[in-house]
Parts: sequence; structure tokens; C-alpha cells
Amino acid sequence: MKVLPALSALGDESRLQLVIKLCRNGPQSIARLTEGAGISRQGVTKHLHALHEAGLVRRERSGREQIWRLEPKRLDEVRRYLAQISQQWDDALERLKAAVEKEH
Amino acid sequence: MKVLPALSALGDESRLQLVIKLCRNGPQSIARLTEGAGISRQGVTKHLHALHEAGLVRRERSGREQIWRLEPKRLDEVRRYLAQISQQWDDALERLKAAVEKEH
DNA sequence: TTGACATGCAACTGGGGGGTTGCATTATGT
DNA sequence: ACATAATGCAACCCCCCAGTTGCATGTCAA
Repeated sequence: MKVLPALSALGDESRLQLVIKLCRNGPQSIARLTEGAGISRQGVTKHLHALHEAGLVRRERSGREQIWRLEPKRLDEVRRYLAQISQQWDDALERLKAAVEKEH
Repeated sequence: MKVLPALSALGDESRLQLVIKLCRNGPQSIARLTEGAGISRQGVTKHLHALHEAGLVRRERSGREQIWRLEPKRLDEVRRYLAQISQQWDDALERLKAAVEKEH
């Protein structure tokens, strides 16, 4: 359950923008991802590698190009993890409420 | 929709641990949050302020203590945001598939 | 009142990572 | 074959931030 690296990766604005772009326009090359990104191509490459380390994207060679695509699995893991956290919070509040009422 | 600061805040291990501890054991003081955290009390304080900036926690004075509690709203916002992203990804794949089939 | 506990404030440090530039490599197409 | 396009690799800079230490402030309890 390596959700921490994923959260850390998504916590950077440039990387979040890359993920969004991949979501909106589907799999694409580094060159296309760099367009309008506001940072250099190498910067984009570094971020893509970071996203890869976090298990959020995958790459496929296609001739001289390199096509990157999202890995929605890891994204879902993060979602479920956050849901689980929220649930624990609700449970804790319930226990506290019960404990207070018991004292009367 | 300021989900980026929240993601960034959750992307740090110490801060994620704090959130988890708050979820499991309910609202608590800085001193209690510092126990077993592996970092100094001031370190914990800084992280709590970061979480506050991100809208993830709230504080309430209680005598000489300061009780911090989770703000589950922002957590839900993040969850919904990620869900929305995933949806866009699915839509994009659907469009691509349709486009490919049209070419035949 | 006085000591002990809980927190606040300020200054400092080190390392990591975001971003860049320059050059090398490989593939495409005409 | 050759010019161009897409990418890889490596070194470099610099700023931000996690974490610390030291001291000041405030509050509880005897």
C-alpha cells in the first residue's frame, strides 16, 4: 500500500497538471505534454519519471517517440485510502460520543 | 477548489502520520501528537500549521492546551477531485476507441 | 506563590528536488 | 544519405522546507 509516494507526486503543481493533461487528452508524447506546460522538456521528463516511480503513469516506446499513459489503478488506491481514513475519523467520533454519554 | 495544497500537505510522511493519528484517536493536543512521532514538538507544530493552511485541520484552545481536530470536508474534496480525474480518463479512452473504429 | 507542564516565537542549518543548459543519440522521411 | 525531430544523459544552481535548539510566555495544581 504505497500511497504516500503517490500523494507526494500529486502534490506538485507541474505534476498534477501533467496528470490532468493525460486524463483529458489521453496518452501522448513528451513533446506534446511539454506544449504550454511552462517548463522545459527535461523538466517534464523528470516529472514523468517521478510519476512513474509513484506508479501513476506507464510508458510505451513507439519508434522515436515515447508515449506516456495514466495508470488509473494507483489513483483509485489513493481514493480508497482517503475514504478509509475518513471512515476511521467517523468511527473515532462515534466512540468519543458514546464514552461521554456513558459518564452520565 | 484548492485541492493542490491539500495534496501537497498529505504528501509529506510526518504530516500524513499526523492525519492518521488524528483519525484513529480523535482530537488531541500537540503533546499527545508528538508522542512516538519521531520528531520534535516544534516540528509537529509546524506540520500542524501546514495542515491548517491546507484546510485539513482545525484548532481549539482549551486552557493551556491546544486541541487539534481533523476537517474531513477538505479530505472529501480531494477524494471527489481524484474521482473526477479518473472519470475524465475513462472518457478520453472511450473517445479514442471510437475514433479508431471510425477510421475503418 | 512556585514549580511543572503545554505551548509560542525566532533564528539557524542541511539536504533534496524543481528547473535549467549543453551535448549526445536515435529515428523519420524525402 | 542527410537534415530534422524526439528523446536521453549529465552536470549545475538555488531555493524551499523539514527539522533542530534556545528561550519566552502562559496556565494548572499544590
